[in-house]
Amino acid sequence: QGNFHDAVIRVFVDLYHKKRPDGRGIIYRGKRLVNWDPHFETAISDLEVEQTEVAGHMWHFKYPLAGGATYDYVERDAEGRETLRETRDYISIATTRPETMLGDGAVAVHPSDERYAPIVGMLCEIPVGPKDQRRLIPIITDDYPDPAFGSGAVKITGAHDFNDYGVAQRNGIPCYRLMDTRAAMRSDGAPYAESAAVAQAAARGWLVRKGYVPAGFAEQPLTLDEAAVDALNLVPDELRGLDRLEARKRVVDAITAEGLAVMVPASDPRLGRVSASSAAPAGSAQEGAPDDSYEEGGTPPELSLVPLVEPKPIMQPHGDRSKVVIEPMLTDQWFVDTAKIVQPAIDAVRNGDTVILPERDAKVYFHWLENIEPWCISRQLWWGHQIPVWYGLPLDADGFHDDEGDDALDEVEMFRLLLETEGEPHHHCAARFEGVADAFRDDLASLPHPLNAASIVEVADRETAVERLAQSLADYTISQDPTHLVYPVWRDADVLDTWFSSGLWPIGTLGWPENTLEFQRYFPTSTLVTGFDIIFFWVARMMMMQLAVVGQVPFRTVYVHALVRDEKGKKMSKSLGNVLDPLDLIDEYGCDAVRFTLTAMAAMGRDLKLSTQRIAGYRNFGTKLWNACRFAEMNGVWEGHATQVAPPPATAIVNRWIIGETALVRAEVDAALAAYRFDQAADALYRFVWGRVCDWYVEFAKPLFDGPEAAETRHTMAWVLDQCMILLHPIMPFVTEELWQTTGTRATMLAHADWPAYGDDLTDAQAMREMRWVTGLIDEVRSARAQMHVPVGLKLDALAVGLDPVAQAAFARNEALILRLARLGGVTPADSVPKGAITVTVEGGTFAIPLGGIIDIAEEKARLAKTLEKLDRDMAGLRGRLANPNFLASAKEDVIDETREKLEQGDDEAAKLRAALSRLAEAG
RNA sequence: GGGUGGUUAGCUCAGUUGGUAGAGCGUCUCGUUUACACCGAGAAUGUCGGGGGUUCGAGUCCCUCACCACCCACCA
Repeated sequence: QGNFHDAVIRVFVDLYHKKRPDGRGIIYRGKRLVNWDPHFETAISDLEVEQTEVAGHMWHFKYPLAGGATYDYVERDAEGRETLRETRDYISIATTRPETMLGDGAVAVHPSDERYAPIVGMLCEIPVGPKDQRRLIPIITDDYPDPAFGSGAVKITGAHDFNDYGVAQRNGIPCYRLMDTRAAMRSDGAPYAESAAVAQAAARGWLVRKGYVPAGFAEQPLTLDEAAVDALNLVPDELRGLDRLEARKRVVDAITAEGLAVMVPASDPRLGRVSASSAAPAGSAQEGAPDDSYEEGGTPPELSLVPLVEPKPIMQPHGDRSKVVIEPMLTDQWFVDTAKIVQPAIDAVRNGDTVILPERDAKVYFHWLENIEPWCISRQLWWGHQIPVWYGLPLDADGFHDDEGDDALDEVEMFRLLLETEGEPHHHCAARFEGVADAFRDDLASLPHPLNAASIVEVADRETAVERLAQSLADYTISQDPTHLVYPVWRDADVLDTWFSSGLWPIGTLGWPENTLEFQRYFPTSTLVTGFDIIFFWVARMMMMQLAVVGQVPFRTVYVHALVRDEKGKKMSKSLGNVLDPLDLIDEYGCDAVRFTLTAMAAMGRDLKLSTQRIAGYRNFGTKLWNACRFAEMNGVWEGHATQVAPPPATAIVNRWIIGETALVRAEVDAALAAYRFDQAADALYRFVWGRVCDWYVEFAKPLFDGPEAAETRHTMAWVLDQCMILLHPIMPFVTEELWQTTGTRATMLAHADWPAYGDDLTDAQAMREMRWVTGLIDEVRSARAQMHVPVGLKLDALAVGLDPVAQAAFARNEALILRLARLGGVTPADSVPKGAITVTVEGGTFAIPLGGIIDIAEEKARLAKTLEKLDRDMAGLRGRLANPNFLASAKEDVIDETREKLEQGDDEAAKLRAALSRLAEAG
C-alpha cells in the first residue's frame, strides 16, 4: 500500500526531473519576494502581517538624465491645452522609502504618458552615492505607474517592494537586494565601486536587448543571472551596515545638500503647514491655482523654497508577533512553473471533460488559470512534507570544473575554494537520500584525485557542512588519506505548501503511486463538492496536478456550493467569534432539521445566511411527517401487506389522485437532483408532504376508512407514506429511518431501500382534474365562510345551482369529502340563488349558502366586489393583449391559446359574480 | 483600484429558452373538527434598488447610476 507522503514526494521528484524545452524543470528553484521578519529572521505568510497606518513622509527627488541630456517637459489640461512647457534635464520621482533608491533598477512611466515619451529608453542617474560612480538606470514603460499620481514616474526597486517586483519581472529589470536578514544595509561582497560598475554594464545591456540603443552602445551587453544580481552589493561603502532608518536619513540629507530635492515655496499646501497663502480666503480660485509649476522647479514667487516632503499616512506592514516593520525580501524558494502545465486544465473544462457548476464559477476558474503566476510551493515551517532536495557546497566554484588548465591547482586548494564560495549551492533531488548520494558521488567522480574519493555524508545544514568539510580537510592534510575526505550535503529545511499535497488528494488517497484496486476502481472520481472560496487553491491545483501526473481529469463534475454566513451576511470566522456551531444547532433543532435547512438553502448562490427560524420551520416539518405516520399507524395502514415498489391498484378517485401526485413529485425530485438543485428537491418534497399528503389526502382518507374502499385506502396510504420516507431519506435520514423501521414490516433498512423509478403512467389526468376542482370548491367555501364570520362549528346547508354534467358528477363522487371539509350539512340542487345567501363560483356551476338572518349584506357585497375587481383587472390585461395585433403576430401560438382560454374562464366567473352582486342589490 | 456576485413581501430567500411575481418564517382574525398547537382554517402585504434602452410584452436581455458583500491587489 502506498501512503500519501510517498505520493507527494514522488510527484515533486517527477516534476523536478520533467524538463521543458527551456531546460528548466516544471519544479524549479528561484528568487521570490516574501514578507521578511527582520527580528525573527524568517519569512512569514500574508496572514501573519498586520497592516498598520503610521505617519510617514513622501519625498520628491530629481533623477538627472545621463550625459546632461535635456527634453521639453509639457503638461496639458483635460482639453489638451498646454499649461506648462519647460526644458528639463531630470525626471522627478516620489518615494516614501528613500533608502531603497540604492537598489533601483529603473524608472517607470505609463506608456500613454506623453510628458515622458521623449526620454523613454534613455538612462538617468540615481542621485546618491559617490559622485563619480553614480549608477545609471533606464527609463522604461509599464502599466503600473498612474500618470495622475505624483509626478507619474515611479522608481523601480524590485527587491524591496511587491509592486516594483512585478514591474521588474515583466520588464527583465534586475532586483538588487540592499539588506541582510536583520534588515540592516548589506556589508558583504565587493566594494561599491566594483559592484556599481557591474550594475552599470547590466543597465546598458538591457537597453541594447530591448532595442532602445544600437548594440555598439555597450561594449559588453552584460546579462546577469539571479544569483549574480543577488551577489551584488550596491550599498555605498559609507552606508554599509547601517540600520535602514539611519540610511534613509543620510540619503535624504545627501540629496538635499546636493540640490536634487524638488523644491517648493514654503507656502505649498502639500507641506501640511499653515502658511500665509493657505490661510488666505478661499474665495478666489485663481489664487489657489495649481502650483505644479513650483513643484517641478519653475521660478517661484517671492517666497523662499523648501524641499517637498509631504506628510502622508502610510500603511506599513508589521509582524504580528515581532511588532517590527516587515521588509519585502528576495529569497530562494521553490516554484511550480504553472504556465507549463496549466493548458490541459483549461482545455478539460472548456471541452466539458470536467463540468463546473454553477457556470459562473467556471468563469472564475478560467480567469485565474489564464492569468496564472508561478506557484511558490516552499514554506518556512517545521511541519509539512519536507522538500526532497539535498544541497552540497558549490562544485562549479572557480577552477573546479574549469578545463582550461587549472588542474594544476592543489586539490586541497580546491576544497578550500568550496569552503569560501558563496554562490549557488549544488543540489540534487530524489525521493530518498541514497538516491541523491549516488548523484553527488557521480559529480565528484569527475573531479581529480583525491577529491573523487570523498564520501558523501548528510549533515544538518550549511554551517555544519562547512565545519565538517574544514575538519575533513585538516584530517587529510595530516594523514594524506583520501578516505578522510568527506563531501557533506544537507537537506532543504523548507516544507511544501499544504495545497501542493492537498492538490494530490484525488490520487494520493487511492493509494497511488501503487496501482491499487481502489485507484483502478474510483479514479477518475465522479463529483467534487466544495466551496467557491477554494476554487483557486484546491480545485484548479487538483486539475493541473492530476493532469500533469497521471494525464486524466480528477473528477467529472465540480459542484460549487455557497458558504454559510452569519445573520448579517459576514463570513463566519473563529477570530470574529460569529460562528454558529452546527452541533449546537443540532442539539436544539435536530440533525434532520439542520440538514434539511442547508439542503433547502443550497441554491446556487454564493452566500447562505443561516437563520434559526428557518431551521425551526423545517424541524416542524419533521414533526408533521411523524404525526402523519402516527395517524396512519393508528388506522392500521401498514398491517397485512409487505412493502412494495408498485402502488396498489385503486378505484377511489382520491387514491388514484394521490398516487399520481406521488409519481409527479418523484419525477420532480429526480430532475432536481440530476441538475444539482438540492433546494428544489427539498422544496418539492416539503410542498408534497405537507401541502398534498397532510393537508388533503389524510383528510380525504378519514371518511374512506369507514367505507367500502377502506382496504384500498389503507394500502394506498401505506405506499404513499413509504414513498415519502424513501424520497426524503437523503435529506432527513434519521427521522425517516426511524419511521421506516417502526411502521411496516421491512425487508431492509431504509438506507438500503431501492430508489423508486415508477413513471408518468401512474398519473391519472381525470383524477387530477377532478381533485383540483374539489379542493378548489372547498377552498372557496372556506374562504367565504371565514370572511363572512360564519362560526367554524356551524354546519350549513348549501344549494348547487346550474351545475353542468361534469361538475355534477365530480360533486356526486366526492360529496362526503366536500361536506366534511367545507363543513356543510348537505347540498341540494336548486334553480336559482335565493336572497340572503353567499355565493361561491366554481368551474361549471355555482354554490349558494343561504345564511338567513346571519348574512351581512354589505360585507358579502364587499367580498364579491373585491374578487370581481381583481378579476376584471386581470381580464382587462388579457383583453388588451389579445386586441394588440402585434401580440397576435409575434407571440407563440400556445401562448395565445392560453391567453384566450384564461380570458374565457375569467369572463365566465365574472358573469356569475356580477349575477350574485345584482341579487344582493335587490335584496339590499 | 481590479474581479465576482447581489439588491424581489416585515425577515430569510426561490423565480433556467422574456408571457404579467412565489415559499418559509413573522403579522392579523378565527378555531379543542377521529394525527399533529412544532397544529388547523382564513386574511393582509411587493413602484421586483434608481434611471434609460430593446420588445407586442422585461423581475428575466442590454446600458448606466447607487448601495451591499466576497476574492485579489493596495498606491510610488
